[in-house]
Formats: sequence, structure tokens, C-alpha cells
Amino acid sequence: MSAADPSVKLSAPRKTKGALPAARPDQIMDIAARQFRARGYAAVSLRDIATEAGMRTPSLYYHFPSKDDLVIAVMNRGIAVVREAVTEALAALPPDAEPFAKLETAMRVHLRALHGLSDYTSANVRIFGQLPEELRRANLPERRAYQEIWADLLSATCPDNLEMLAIRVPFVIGALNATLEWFDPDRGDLDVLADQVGRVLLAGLKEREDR
Amino acid sequence: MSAADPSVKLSAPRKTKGALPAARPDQIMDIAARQFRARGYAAVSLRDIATEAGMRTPSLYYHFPSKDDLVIAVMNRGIAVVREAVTEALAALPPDAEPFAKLETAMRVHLRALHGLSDYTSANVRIFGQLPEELRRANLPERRAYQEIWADLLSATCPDNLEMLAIRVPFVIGALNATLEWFDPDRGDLDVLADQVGRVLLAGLKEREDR
DNA sequence: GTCTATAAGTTGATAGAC
DNA sequence: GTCTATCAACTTATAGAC
Repeated sequence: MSAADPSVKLSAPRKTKGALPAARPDQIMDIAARQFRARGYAAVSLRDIATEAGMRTPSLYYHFPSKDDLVIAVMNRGIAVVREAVTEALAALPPDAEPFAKLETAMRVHLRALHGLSDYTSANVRIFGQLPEELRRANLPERRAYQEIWADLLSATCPDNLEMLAIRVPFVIGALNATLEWFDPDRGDLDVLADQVGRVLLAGLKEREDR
Repeated sequence: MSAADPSVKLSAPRKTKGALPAARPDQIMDIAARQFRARGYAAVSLRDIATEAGMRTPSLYYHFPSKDDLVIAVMNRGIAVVREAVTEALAALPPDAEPFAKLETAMRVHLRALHGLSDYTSANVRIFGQLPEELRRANLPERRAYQEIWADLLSATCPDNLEMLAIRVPFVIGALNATLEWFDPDRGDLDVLADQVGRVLLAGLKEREDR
């Protein structure tokens, strides 16, 4: 559980060439993310990861000081990836976009991150609940930062009602994340999913008591 | 992975006394469900379960032929418990209850099963995604039977649209299940949760294109 | 950077006494 | 029904050669 940050290069910096050969730590993290996503945290051993990376278990320790450090790196990148994607998409909207248009965009991007863009985000969602307290805690700062984006977006749906907002933020994120457990992008259309899910949630969030 | 069914008593049948001393297999399953729910599937060893039951690991094998069998028994009971609770609650409604009133009742009962009634149901939801394919498959019949209840309830919200129904069923169940990851019944009011979540989902499901 | 060798601990499971 | 003794397999991790 050291503070080692694998994104800080230990040796030579990456060539300015392009993204052709992924840096070794990145390659290892890619493999780890995919396996964690598919089989859960405890079920994936360092041996499994090393084998797919074409190396022996102890070689991993050259790149990551422990399994915990590797997991934490994967988990944090998982949130960072969605957060950046959502932030960029929101920034690309016209400045006068309506609150519900922003919300719909955020939902679409979040679903795409979950089902297509990144094994890191889906791995994060899948295994967060399986981690020992200590590792979960290490991911909380990233998670809180991401939730703040949604708190901003959702505050328009329940102005001046913090209690309602405190429920709506995790509820909406949770409902989107849950699609990971039943939707298969190889067998269904992601856009159809986003349309359907977006419709129910947006309509539900738009509803006012007075009507 | 034998077909042994622990509910079939191996020795003397339970005394007609009452539910005072839980049958040993039930006690073991109670402990297993609570631990699986809290720490995940792979992280809970038979030793952990045996210790809490006040026995040694090999003694468990008198009651369950393997860890897989124990897990399957817990998983199946987890769905059976909610299904019975929801079925009973629906049967208690007046026969002419409106579709959305039925839906609201089902949501309330499902949330209560998840957060209060049963460690089995919450354990099921938490660890299903962590199980190896084989064990997941063993739980599918129960799951499908439960989903049928929801398909019935939700078909009223999108008549003659099976594609929409096929998305709404897992979406609604998934959104409710996801509350397990963020709502703590010790720190929040379960009725408030049901009110808020029910309001958003019901309003969203009620929404028609024409409006 | 990657390897072999190895340590130290855990796991699910079986045999057989009581 | 529960125990002790034991097993083979696996885990994370370290030491040190190349």
C-alpha cells in the first residue's frame, strides 16, 4: 500500500512517437482491469495477470509494489476516465444548454464509458463492493469528485432540496451502473439502451409534485 | 456441485416446538449469507463460516457436500425470499388495484427485502456477479421466475412493446438493487428511500411519448 | 526487466477416530 | 455430528542471479 505512482516513469519517458507500444505498467493495468471486470477482485491472482502479460508473477513487482497498489491504480483510473469523458462532453455543449440536455448528455457518456470506452470504469463499478475497506477508502476521493459533477447536474431537478439531491445522485449513478449487470453491448444496441434508460430517468426526474 | 438438498432432513425432522433452535443447516446458511453479503464470495472461506458457527471446517461437510452447494443454497433462498414477499403483498391488494399501485407495492417490498428482511436477498444481489459461470447458472431458474412477476407488472407501462419491456424489467430491478451499494438503513429512513425512488421510477415509467 | 527458487500462509477437501 | 490430522494446490511476496 505504498504511495508509488506507476504513472511516474521509473526509467526513460515514453517516446514521443505515439501510442503504439503501451508502456508496460499500462499494459499490465489494461490486463488487470479486464480480468477484474470479468471475474471479480479476489478471483484474479497476480499469476493470472502475469500469465496474460507473458511474464512470471515476480516480474510484476518490478512495476507495482503490491497487488493492492495495482488495484488502487486501476480503480482510480476507472473513475478518472469517466469523469474526463463527461467533463469534456459537457464542455462541448453550447453554454446555454438546458439542465436536462446536460443531464441527458452525461447519462449517454456515462453509459458509453461503462459499456464500451473503458474496462477501467466497468472494473471499478464491478469490484468496488468486493474490496476490503482500506482499498475502498483509497478510491473515495476520485468517487466524490465525480459525484460532484452529478450533484451539479441534478440540483436543477430538485432546487433547494438537499435531502432529495442526496438520494438522487447515488440513485441515478447506481441505476446507470446497474446496467452493467444485465446489458450486453454485443447483443443489444447501446444507443437504444441510452434512449430507453434516459427517457425513464429524465421523465421521472422532471416530474413535479404539482400536476 | 451435487444435487444434495439441505432442506431435506438427513436425521430426525425438526421438532414441532417452534422456531427456537434453528436447524443446523439453516444456521450455517444464515451465517454464510451475512458474510457473503458483507465481504463477497471469494473472500469468505469455509473456515470463516465454521468459526462463526462454533465448529471446525470439516464439520461443515456433514451438512453441505461442498462450498459450491452451500453458495447455491444461499443464492436460491435469496430469490425465493423476495419472490414470496412480493407475491404475498400483491395478493393482499384489492383485486381491482391499478397497475401502478401494484408496481409501487412491489418496489416497496423489494426494497425492504434488500435492506431489512433478508441477508439472503442482499447476499444474492451482491455476489451474483462474482460467481463463476457455473454457479451463476444454477441461480438462473429462480431469477427468471422472479423476473416474470416484474414483466407482468411492467407490461402495463409499455403495452404491446416487448423490446421496451425487455429493457424495463432488468432496469427497474437493477436500479432497486443498486440502492444496496449506497443506502444504509441505519443512517437513513427506508420509507423515505422508497418514497423518493418510487416517485422517480413511477413517474418515469408513466410518461408517454405523446405529451 | 525478467528470471528461478523459495518462503509462509491460506484454501477447499478427504480419511478416519470418537 | 464433530473432531484431529493431513493433503495438494494455490496465494502474495522476497532474495538474488542474469
